[in-house]
Amino acid sequence: MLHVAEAARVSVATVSALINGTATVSPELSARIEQAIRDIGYKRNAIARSLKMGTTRTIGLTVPHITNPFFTDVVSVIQQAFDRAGYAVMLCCTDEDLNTQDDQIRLLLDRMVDGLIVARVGDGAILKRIVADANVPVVLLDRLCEGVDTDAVVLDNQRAVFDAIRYLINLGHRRIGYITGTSDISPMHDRMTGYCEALQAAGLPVLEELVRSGNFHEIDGYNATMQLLSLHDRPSAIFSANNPMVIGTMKAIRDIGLSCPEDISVACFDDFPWSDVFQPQLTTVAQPVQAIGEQAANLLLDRLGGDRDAPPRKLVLKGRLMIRDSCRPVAALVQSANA
Amino acid sequence: MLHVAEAARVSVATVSALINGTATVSPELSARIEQAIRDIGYKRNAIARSLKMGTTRTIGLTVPHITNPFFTDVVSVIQQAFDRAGYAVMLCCTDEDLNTQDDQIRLLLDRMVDGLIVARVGDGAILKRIVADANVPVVLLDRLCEGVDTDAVVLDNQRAVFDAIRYLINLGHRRIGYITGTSDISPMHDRMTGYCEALQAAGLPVLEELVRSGNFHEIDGYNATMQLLSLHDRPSAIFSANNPMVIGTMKAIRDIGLSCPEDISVACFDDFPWSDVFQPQLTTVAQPVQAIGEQAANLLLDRLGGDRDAPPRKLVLKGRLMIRDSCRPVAALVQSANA
DNA sequence: AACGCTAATCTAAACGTTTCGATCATGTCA
DNA sequence: TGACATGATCGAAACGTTTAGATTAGCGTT
Repeated sequence: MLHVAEAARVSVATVSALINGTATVSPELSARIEQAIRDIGYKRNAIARSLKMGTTRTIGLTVPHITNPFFTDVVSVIQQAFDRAGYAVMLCCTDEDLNTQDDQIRLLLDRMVDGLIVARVGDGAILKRIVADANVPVVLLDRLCEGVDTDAVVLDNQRAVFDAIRYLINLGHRRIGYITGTSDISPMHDRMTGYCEALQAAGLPVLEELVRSGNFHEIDGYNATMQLLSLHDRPSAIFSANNPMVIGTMKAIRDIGLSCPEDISVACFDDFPWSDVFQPQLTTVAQPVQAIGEQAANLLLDRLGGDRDAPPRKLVLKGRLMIRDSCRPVAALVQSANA
Repeated sequence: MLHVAEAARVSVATVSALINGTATVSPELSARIEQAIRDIGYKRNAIARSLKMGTTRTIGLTVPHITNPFFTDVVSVIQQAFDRAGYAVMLCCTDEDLNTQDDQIRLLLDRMVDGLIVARVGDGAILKRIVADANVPVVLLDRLCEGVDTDAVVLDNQRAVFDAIRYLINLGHRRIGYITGTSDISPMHDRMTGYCEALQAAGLPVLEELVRSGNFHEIDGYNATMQLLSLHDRPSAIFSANNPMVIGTMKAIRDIGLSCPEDISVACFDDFPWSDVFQPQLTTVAQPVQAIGEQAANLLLDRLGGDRDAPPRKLVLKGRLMIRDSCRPVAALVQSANA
């Protein structure tokens, strides 16, 4: 900028005024300055600007796994939304690891991001403190955090799973295996509650042997399913509360020599792009990823736009049961078993 | 930092020296300073540091679509690699749009990223100039760019497709439909070449009617497949040079009342996590995503680590044909048609 | 006692912006 | 003609660091 100012024989203040339109500058000087900018190929240094302005027009986004199709989609939507608004987004993946997440959030805060969207992992105690200390707006994504009273957008997980399990019960299933992630995050807890309530509503017992938990990865789903399938009286249906784990479920079913939906019904949380082109077409509960991403972005952009002190808004969206053909009535199962 | 210095009754220079370990400071003052840091909860401002140091420990990463599983995986690997190295990554998705990409690269450069990893879109002319102007190291990912002589990691696309098409030919296929993306990017060009060479090597003609191109999206694959399937003498196999488009291919096959692999064989570029759990298990050419991501990250980290003037390195990795069961010998097709 | 050496500390300038208040010319009004 | 508002421009301080070079104190040599 100094060079531009010299070349145009004006002060840096005038150059700044012209670039930002913060003051009127005469046509004559404008022309000279613009010429100099072109000659020199000047680009404003956003870092210096950030230092002075106290704002970086950058936000931080942390998710557990970008390869989980739910997060892939949401990240994509959020990225687009902020791109449109002229913000850059720094992406971090925590791999469901608490310490990693803390480090990453600190890294983002050090870099003075203007805001944060976080799908928290693990216990939220530290997150709570970090959020309190840093005075940047935070929106919680997908997962709530006890004691952190801030904007959030989540799914009505309990209801979504309730509907899915009820659907299975209506098909005649009585022993429904349930595979969950670690229960220290709100969606897993709520989904579990939905499972229990659906069973209870139908007068069915919640059996400990039918519930298995893993750490969100495919291998965990595989192991959990293996355990369920080796039960003396194995379940006639399995619901996986997490998408990557359902891949493990399908592989376990295949490896043990069974097939879905002929021998066992399967449903899971989170839809994915391939769900309706391959067999079996999986019955899933789909989250409104587009809306979730957009709402999260809007919540943050609103805060960034000024209204810092408005009470936190918590958006709860509805899931949608996508009934396809990975679940069969139990009658059909019995029939095929007799055949 | 000023506050810390005051509280510890030392100069800011001493505080800086202690924090960065750039000079020895007496145990006594160290203790006072550390105490003050804790009391105040001081965090170094990375923006101010960047301004002074001329480095942000942040890199920019632009890809066409994060929802394309190839890029999802690669982005994930790259993000992890830089995270380990203490770098933040700013992610941009260009949606295969040339102007978007230019804008985003400028945005990243304005923010003084230390380096850039770009899977370019469209014609590389502007990219070329931008890269020349900005003197940050750039590594090209997946797609080369004519005239831009810089580090790169790409696949041997030609060979990979050659192998896949030869496989189809060996199965007896003579009319092989080919669906490509827009041909202005190197992988699409090279893959097309691989297709042509495989045909020629087998003494088969390259028929224009069997080649369709689209803009990388599912809908494009759908339309292209519809056209191929409505041909008077329809192809017995279809190869899709891009992953999202193959979903469209499968949907089109289903919608037209055919099934794969019974009526038509399908193979495509890029593997995905579900490829071996659902039916038909798709035959794909898998890219070594882990290696690609890591190599790209290493290339850039090496430059960042100092060696700015070493000659550009271009890494060419090999694809791997994952033979599953979406392709059948033509004999079988004839047989089932007669049955 | 004067000297030089080392280690610890500090002062102050820089990095590239933004912005407040000052300056200065110009035109308007009484 | 003097007072004064207006509009354009500028000087300089500030944002929070890093760092070169200055300063100081302590200590061993001669």
